[in-house]
Amino acid sequence: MMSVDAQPPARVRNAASWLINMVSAHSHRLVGDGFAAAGARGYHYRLLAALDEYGPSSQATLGRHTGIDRSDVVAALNELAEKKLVERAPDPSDRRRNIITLTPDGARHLAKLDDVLAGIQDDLLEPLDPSERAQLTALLTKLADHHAKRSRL
Amino acid sequence: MMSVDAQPPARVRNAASWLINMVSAHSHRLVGDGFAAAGARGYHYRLLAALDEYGPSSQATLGRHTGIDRSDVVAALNELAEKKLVERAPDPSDRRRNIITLTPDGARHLAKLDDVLAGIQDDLLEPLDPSERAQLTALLTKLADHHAKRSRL
DNA sequence: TATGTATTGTTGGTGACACCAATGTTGGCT
DNA sequence: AGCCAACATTGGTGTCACCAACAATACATA
Repeated sequence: MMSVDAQPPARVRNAASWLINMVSAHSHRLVGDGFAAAGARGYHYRLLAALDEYGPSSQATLGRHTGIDRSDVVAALNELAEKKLVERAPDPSDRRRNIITLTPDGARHLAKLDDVLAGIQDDLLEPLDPSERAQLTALLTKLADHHAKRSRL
Repeated sequence: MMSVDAQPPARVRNAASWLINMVSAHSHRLVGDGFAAAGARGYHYRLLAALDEYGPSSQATLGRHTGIDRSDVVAALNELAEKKLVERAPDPSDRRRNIITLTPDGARHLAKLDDVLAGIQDDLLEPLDPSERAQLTALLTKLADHHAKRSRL
């Protein structure tokens, strides 16, 4: 039994799909653990980073920049505001909006999370030499750009 | 201060970490949608694939092969068994164990999911030419292998 | 033989991420 | 005015991942 059968068993993984999911899962775990150790989670980082990059924004704008649903933005900002990492103020020029501002504490926290992420990146890419890392980054950028364009339709 | 501040705004994404997460999220969404359309989810595919690759197994073994927690294996197998894609039988030689077997229907379903996955892969890798796809696969394989080895400690 | 340890299946609970529907308020347009 | 779009918020759903506890069974060894 199993004479020649031992050949097609590993067909299971459709290469890229499976690989991306494996690496993704690993990266996801590393990031989750790292952020948890820093008392944060992915949504927090994304929001803080968007605030740092684009400056004070409304919650809806933050949602668009981070790809986080409006409702989830509310919850995450509640948590960030409670820790004084972010400030919520009504927009005088449009009373529907809240203007969210990064506090100095928030900026410091973001810097810490950046460090965490850098460490994770090293861990994740450990088996790759610099040239390979550049290759991977280039390929992933291509995919990410393509996906971003498509999702903007 | 901060005059030259306009430079480091896009520093936000620590390249690979961020990119992998973006691509991973996109892939995750595609896979989730694709599986949902086929009336399945990730756990189902993983379990069916493991059964196909390793043959009839106990639930604990399935969990180890797929990286799914024992408790989640139970739930997913309940769903698969209800759809007759899998059979649960007590192991006579060890009354703690259940032996899970892939049914012909299950094998057919797995084949369908493999097709779904292949389609997703094409969609995901659309912007890459064959040589680039090979590169990406090679790099991801390196990462996945490295991770697999590490998690086996 | 008895006792302790490990494994197995199972139940139940938690958290993160992603998404959707409904609501009330406000802005803008015609 | 009236209508429609955008905003913040609440609450709910589903998937993935993980953990703790339990009873039953197997195994080792004292």
